[in-house]
Amino acid sequence: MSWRKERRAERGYHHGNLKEALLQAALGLIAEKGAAGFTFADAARMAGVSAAAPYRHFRDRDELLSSIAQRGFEQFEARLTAAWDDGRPDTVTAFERVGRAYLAFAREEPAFYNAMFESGLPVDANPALQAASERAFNIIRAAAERLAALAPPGTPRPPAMMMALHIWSMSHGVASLFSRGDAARRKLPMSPDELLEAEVLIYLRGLGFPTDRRPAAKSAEPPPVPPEASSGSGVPPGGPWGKPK
Amino acid sequence: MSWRKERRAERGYHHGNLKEALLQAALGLIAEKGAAGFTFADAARMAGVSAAAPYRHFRDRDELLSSIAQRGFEQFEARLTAAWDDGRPDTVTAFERVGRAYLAFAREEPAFYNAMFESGLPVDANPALQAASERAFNIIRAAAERLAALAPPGTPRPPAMMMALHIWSMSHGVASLFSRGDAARRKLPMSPDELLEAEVLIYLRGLGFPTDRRPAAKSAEPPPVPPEASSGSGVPPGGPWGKPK
DNA sequence: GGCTCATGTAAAAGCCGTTCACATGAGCTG
DNA sequence: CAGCTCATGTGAACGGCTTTTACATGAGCC
Repeated sequence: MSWRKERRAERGYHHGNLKEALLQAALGLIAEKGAAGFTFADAARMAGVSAAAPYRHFRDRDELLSSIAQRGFEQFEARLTAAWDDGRPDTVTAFERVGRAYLAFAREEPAFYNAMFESGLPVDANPALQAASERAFNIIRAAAERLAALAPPGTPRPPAMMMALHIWSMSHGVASLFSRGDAARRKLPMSPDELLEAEVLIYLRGLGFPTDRRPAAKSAEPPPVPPEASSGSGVPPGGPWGKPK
Repeated sequence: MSWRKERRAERGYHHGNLKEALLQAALGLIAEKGAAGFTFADAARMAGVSAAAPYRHFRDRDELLSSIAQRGFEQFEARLTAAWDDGRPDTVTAFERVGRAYLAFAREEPAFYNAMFESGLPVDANPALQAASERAFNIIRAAAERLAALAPPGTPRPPAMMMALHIWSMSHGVASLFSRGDAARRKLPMSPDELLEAEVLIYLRGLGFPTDRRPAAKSAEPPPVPPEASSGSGVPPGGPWGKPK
């Protein structure tokens, strides 16, 4: 390992770490100008190499984009996994934390999110990419599975896969429409996080899950799910949408 | 009006209808290759003019894209309006029809949808575009308003704006993730339409709206909303997700 | 020390967006 | 109908991007 040339102000003929440098440069460029505006040549320039050099590491511009998306899905999976925390302290709380993690990722990693969901690259054309995407979705799926198992007795048990797809679509919808770029400037009555939280809570209630602790004004809904379902999930009094002033 | 030259096989120096021809050409190209892949030069070629000609009608490529998005929002609004049909025959049925119209538009007008939601053009930078987008959203908003007014007594009335945003995010999420391009090839347990319908129904139920006619197994939920809320909205027996086999 | 191969470069071809000076001819004006 | 004018289209040119090709460099290995 002789590449302490990184420390040298001027690098020699060989870069020594070009692949990684290109990925980082691209990440920055995408965050700035979007996947559409990002150019291969710019990334090369930023890394201080000629325009042809990147082709030693990526077949073409799309493969660089795919690599970033791939990395993005991996980080995404990691963050969802951490948020889920295997359902602690209780399933509903953890479930909502996953939703917030989705939004947080979209907000905090705009470049990854862009490459993953907005770059228009064909995810299913790349098996590795598709697998990474699937692994991320499986976190939501697993969480939904656990949640479905807690469905109140007496009601038909919702299919976990469907729940997972529903939650995914809500998260993705809110993130795409309200939590990114220009769309974020739309004047909303509440933050994207609050919006999604309320949406998920209402949805879960629609499935029969008790989602708050206020004595419900309408019907007898015993809390039959033993240590669960009565969580610190922070539902404000007045329902999932604050006070109806 | 002297432009019956359209009938002439060869047009003369002047096209006579270039602006419209360019819009149509672009629409076709975007449907084929996405807004990112669409090129100004290609549209010109397809219209049979030089590469510089389009600049007599659009400031640049982005303005052409904006024009298409604008037209898209107008058609979108028209379709949502028709689907809503002023809440006939009943609010819930009409509401769900709006959701399906959202998906149908995404499916049947991929070029418009792409320009509107996936091209990455700054909607709020163009006042006309933003206004058109707002008008489309206002259909959903109006529908939510009507729906909110029907909230069962005894429950806190949900803010209509929030409901509208929720429905929008669900529709957009399902359309983006499952109803377009490659993502549509994901293996789903149900069609995007069914997925969205179930999602909306569960959500509405979470708000306290009675969404089907089966004698509920759990609580006394009188149908207090006079001629409404018990609609032909086609909820299959077994809840919004078919039979839990 | 010398070989070799991964890694980088320069140059070139082909495309695109955009601009500019110039051409054309449709419609008005008299 | 003659002639003018201005919207609309053309061709050439500039710079930038992607990608390929032939060639240069030097790091690691014998």
